[in-house]
Amino acid sequence: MAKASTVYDVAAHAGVSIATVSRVLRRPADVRASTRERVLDSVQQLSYVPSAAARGLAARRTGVLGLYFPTLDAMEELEDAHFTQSTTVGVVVDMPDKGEARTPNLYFDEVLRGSELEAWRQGFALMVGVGRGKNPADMVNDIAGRVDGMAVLAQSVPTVPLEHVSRRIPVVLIAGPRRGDDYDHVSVCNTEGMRALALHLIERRGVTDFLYLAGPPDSPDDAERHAGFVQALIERGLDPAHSPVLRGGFSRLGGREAAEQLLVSGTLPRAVVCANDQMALGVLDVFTVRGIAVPGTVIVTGFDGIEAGRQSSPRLTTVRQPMVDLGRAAIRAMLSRLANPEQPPISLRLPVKVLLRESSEGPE
Amino acid sequence: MAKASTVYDVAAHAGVSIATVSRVLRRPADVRASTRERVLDSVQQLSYVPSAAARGLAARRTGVLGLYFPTLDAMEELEDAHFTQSTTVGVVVDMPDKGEARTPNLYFDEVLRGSELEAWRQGFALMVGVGRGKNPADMVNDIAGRVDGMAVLAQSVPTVPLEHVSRRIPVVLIAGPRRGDDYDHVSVCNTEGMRALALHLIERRGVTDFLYLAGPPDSPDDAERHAGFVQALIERGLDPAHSPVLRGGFSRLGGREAAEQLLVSGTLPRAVVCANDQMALGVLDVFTVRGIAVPGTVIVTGFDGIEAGRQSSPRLTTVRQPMVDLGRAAIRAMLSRLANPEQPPISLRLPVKVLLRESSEGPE
DNA sequence: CTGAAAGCGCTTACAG
DNA sequence: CTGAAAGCGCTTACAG
Repeated sequence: MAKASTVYDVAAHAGVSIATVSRVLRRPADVRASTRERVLDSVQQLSYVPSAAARGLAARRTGVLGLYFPTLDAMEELEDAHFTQSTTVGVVVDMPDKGEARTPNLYFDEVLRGSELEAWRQGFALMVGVGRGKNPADMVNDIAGRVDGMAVLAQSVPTVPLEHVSRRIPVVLIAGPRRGDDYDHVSVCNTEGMRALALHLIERRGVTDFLYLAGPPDSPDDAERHAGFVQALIERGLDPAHSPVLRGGFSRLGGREAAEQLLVSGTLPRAVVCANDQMALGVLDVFTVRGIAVPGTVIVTGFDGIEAGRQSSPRLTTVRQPMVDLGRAAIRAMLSRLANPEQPPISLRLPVKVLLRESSEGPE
Repeated sequence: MAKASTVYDVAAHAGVSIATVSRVLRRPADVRASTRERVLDSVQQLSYVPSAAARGLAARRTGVLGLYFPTLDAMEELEDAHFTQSTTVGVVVDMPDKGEARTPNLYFDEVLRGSELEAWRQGFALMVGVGRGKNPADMVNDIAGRVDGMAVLAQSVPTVPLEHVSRRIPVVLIAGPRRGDDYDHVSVCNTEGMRALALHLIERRGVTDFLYLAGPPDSPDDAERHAGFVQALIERGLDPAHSPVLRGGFSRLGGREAAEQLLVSGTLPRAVVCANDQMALGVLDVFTVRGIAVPGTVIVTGFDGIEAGRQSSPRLTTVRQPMVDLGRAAIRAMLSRLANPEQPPISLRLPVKVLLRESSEGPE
């Protein structure tokens, strides 16, 4: 790791100008084969790695795309605090049911994978920021200075810093509601998905009385899903007012608390429709322990399609969002905007899929 | 998104020199309060976002750290190909057991989280590259040009490009074996962990005949774990030659195939010790279907501590690696090297923890 | 506390 | 096909 070599070193070593070195790296076809070979050889010998900073400054594009997500979950849990043991190996009996799963944010993981996939595929690197510690405004600003465009989970960034940043680079909003007409936006068919699920329960499973378990009051996704639910009831002549709504904050714990509360109340609905999978799993946790048969006594459904819902027993009927596609679509929208800054705002709604599994389809 | 403003614009707007603008942003204390206010005001009004490229070039550091991981698993599965449906909602019956879990690489996810956590905490951004499409050499080179230092999953990058890159920036190897003395290196106590687990099985569970299910032949992690296993047998006077070894390639499918093969052979060992969790889960899959009692008839153990092993039934006894800590340690090693380039190579072994769960501790 | 000026390492018209 | 030269937007001694 001596002094890193530069175009100048390579040029001198190969006996050409720095312009030629640059061309060999960027448009090799424009350079005579013999010179190209010579330069490439020097690159190897000198272990030359081009500086992206210099490149980005000169070319006025960085080749990097950004992705910013807030931290919705307790990351502290991930810090492996208990690993501060000083011995090499510890042996412990690991009791079941020590709270939440350790992988809280599969949603983010999949969106990240999709973004990454698409970005690299299109020849861009991806810079990821997950909100934590610093405030969103600072982080977004920091990322914005480093990239050609960025995607942001809607609602994770206050309007002011978002506007600030969007004056410099294109910003794509992921999920949530559209924010005016100023941003490109990709999201999923929340309303339609929940409506389809509710219609299925009414038509095929003959459900007439529901409990709806909602997420946080400020979640636009939650609002859309609830709207779809209500819509289905109305379409089939059921009065939404007869289906109570509880809130579970999108967490597994919230789902458990709601289920306990329900049990205390004494009357069970035929189906508990949850606004996301985490809460539905929490409900299942409690029902399992209390010996309430699912779906025999109560049907339980979720929304999202996270992996844990495929491994629960009974497996969870849910509405699967195309999370990977969401990430990919965000990147594509960004690149499309970059290529054509003047095009009208993009607003994409990705299709969802109702997955019928044993938590709704089993024996009565 | 008009023309992005620069230091010059801000300087002119605030009536100061560009040096002062720079100072306000980097060392605010060095600037008189009134001037500072004025500049900050201009920054807001002009929506000024500093260019990281220019900054990186001038300051000779980018403030970004890199992380490169190969793709060990079938990412194609993640492409949501089935979502190319054109309708907004589809309803399908989702049958159980459609192969692998959709979240194959939790190991990477956790290392990533740890790296990210530590990087941002230390004031650095993180750039992530997951090998895919392009060849590792190109990706690593690309990332190297953009960062101040990078961490790489050992074995994921051939020696030549790794050396090339390490001549420019510090490289930290994650997991795997050390490569000479040239790189900083963080890994976990594979040998000690597997040894402790095997000792437990021998001493507390009275196991004397094992089947060892190994990973890929070229995996150094696998080799270390196997060494720990053999060591435990020898220490307790058991002949390792009496414990057959099968290979399962670290995949769930490989675990299933091995289990089938075992069943065909007709004789079951008292315990199947697997070199990772995925394979152990595959073994459990088959045993469950075939009605082989675990741990009654056969004990099954894994290694890694992935989430799925906490949700299987029976839950999987395993050796948990501190994956988040691994990521954090890699970043710390990198920063330490950056701060002190001449220090001797770092080689960290993080402790592991044997987690006893029902797949080994249940009723006989 | 503030400014003038050099320089970071590339890319990209523009000539030839 | 190749080179000379300007310029990208910052930071950082160096003066004052």
